[in-house]
Amino acid sequence: MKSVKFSRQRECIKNYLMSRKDHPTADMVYEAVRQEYPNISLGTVYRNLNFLVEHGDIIKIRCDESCDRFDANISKHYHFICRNCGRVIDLEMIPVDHIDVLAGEHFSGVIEGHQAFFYGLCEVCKNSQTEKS
Amino acid sequence: MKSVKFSRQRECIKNYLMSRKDHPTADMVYEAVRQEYPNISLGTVYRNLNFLVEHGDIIKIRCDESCDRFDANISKHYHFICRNCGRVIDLEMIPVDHIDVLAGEHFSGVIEGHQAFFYGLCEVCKNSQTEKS
DNA sequence: TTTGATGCAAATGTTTTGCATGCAA
DNA sequence: TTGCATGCAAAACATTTGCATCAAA
Repeated sequence: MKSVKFSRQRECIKNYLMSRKDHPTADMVYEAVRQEYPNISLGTVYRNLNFLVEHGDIIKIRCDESCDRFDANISKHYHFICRNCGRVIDLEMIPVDHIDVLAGEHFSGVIEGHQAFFYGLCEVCKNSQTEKS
Repeated sequence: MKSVKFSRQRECIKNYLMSRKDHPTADMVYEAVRQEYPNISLGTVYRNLNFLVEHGDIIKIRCDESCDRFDANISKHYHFICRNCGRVIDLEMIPVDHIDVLAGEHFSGVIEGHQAFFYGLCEVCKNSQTEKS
């Protein structure tokens, strides 16, 4: 059986993610943690991000981008992705679990849950587009 | 202005996707089309898949995998992904567009739509797990 | 003939991994 | 001292792209 050892780097990564609401990418985490641990490697960042995901401390978000994003807010919530600037924003929204029931009505397997994200224009992009027209 | 030329390869890729309901990956498309065009390259497959997506002939599905999947069913619909075997299945389900309204209630941007997928166990995996226990 | 599409290979971007060394317990 | 975690570099993947050639119009 294997135990888990404390690691300054992992702690730093976790703290950084908890301090942000903008769902950083692995590379953003790397750049940030490098301020404190200049010798940290990207491999270590990835290893720890995966570790934290597997232990339920953070979640991995896959939107429509080429790279993953990470979020220390592990409460059930939805995201909004701006189609203009790519920003990922947490939505204040009660989980719509009733759609799991709807999904299961004509389905012979078991629906255990869903993942969803919303898209459109964030407030900033909405306003800048209004100005232009 | 640039025009679009007919291409046997593109036609073959499109026809293959229309014949399947299992949402093939780029590599699966490559292997299939290679039966008819042994010299086709992966680059051409990707170029045509992107072309078809941009022209609205097919859609690109990003679930929780490392690679994208493609679907010639362009009608608005939801997918189910089996957490055991990874199968991607179309759900017979009326679009739940009212959740866009809910999402917009405490949000200052513009919600234009959503994407969602459901997960759980497909019928096959559900049954095989029952047998084991 | 013109120009978009192809095949090939090299390049890109993201993520993972092998291995010797470092550090927590 | 033990063995998990790290740093580094190489590898693994999925996808894209440059370029000479091919083929549709």
